[in-house]
Amino acid sequence: MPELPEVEVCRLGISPHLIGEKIQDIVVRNYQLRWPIPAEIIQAKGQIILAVERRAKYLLIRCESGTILLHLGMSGTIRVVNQSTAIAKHDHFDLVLENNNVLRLNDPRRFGAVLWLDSHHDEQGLLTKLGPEPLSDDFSDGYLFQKAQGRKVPIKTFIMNNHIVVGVGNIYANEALFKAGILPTAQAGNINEERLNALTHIIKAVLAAAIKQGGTTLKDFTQADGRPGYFAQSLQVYGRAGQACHCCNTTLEEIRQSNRSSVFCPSCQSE
DNA sequence: CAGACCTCCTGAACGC
DNA sequence: TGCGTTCAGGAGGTCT
Repeated sequence: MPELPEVEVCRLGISPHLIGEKIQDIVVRNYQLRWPIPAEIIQAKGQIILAVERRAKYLLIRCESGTILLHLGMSGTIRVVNQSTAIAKHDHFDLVLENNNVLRLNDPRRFGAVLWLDSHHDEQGLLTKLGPEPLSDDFSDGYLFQKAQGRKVPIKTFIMNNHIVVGVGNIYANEALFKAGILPTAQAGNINEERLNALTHIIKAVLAAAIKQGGTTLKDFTQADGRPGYFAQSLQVYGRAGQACHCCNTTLEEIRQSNRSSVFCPSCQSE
């Protein structure tokens, strides 16, 4: 389950292996991902990779005449391996480079995506409706409060909505709300500006810390699976339903919201 | 527009 | 041991 920090660490890890390299070949072993991989992906062949960017949880491999968009979905991983590395189960997609390296996508659940974006296959539909990056200055004091006015949705659903802010997955939503002392069920529009500003800063801090931790595993990125992020940090509530709150010892409770599990402390968190 | 719900998929965990 | 069942969840799509 790559969250935004994992995707950013992935970007940092693969970038130096890709930038400036020419794409020698494209290998698709299974077209059936979240969306079918478009035949137009072949247009990337022969192109130089100019940059590797990230928007929300999308990786954007910028080429001369278009962009390869990658999404890891729930279970995707990307590795830079030598061309002679054996194919494993669920290795659906390869970007073969002229330097003998291969960018290889493995995704058991196939919630991930590989798309080709150019002037004919635009990225407008997919990327322009997204809210601000959580670590950018566009996501700062006043923003959540302004957006929340009149909104009755639970705050947890609200911060997981990509139109509001991108990159906040279920795990970090649970953790951030715990740290902010806000119940996941609280109506977004009922929360005062001060508390929403605090939540904003907590979201930034939690994501930034995870990226920083993940960065320490970068040196082995082409070898090991470099699985950083939330595994490395101690989770306060996620996956701890029925156990004692680390803060006040109250038993943590679990409910379902929008078909996602929410875990919270009924004592530390309030409306 | 806002909000609820659905859908894709496989592996892990569990029950008998 | 080996089935069957349940669950997890990113995010676009569909409906009311």
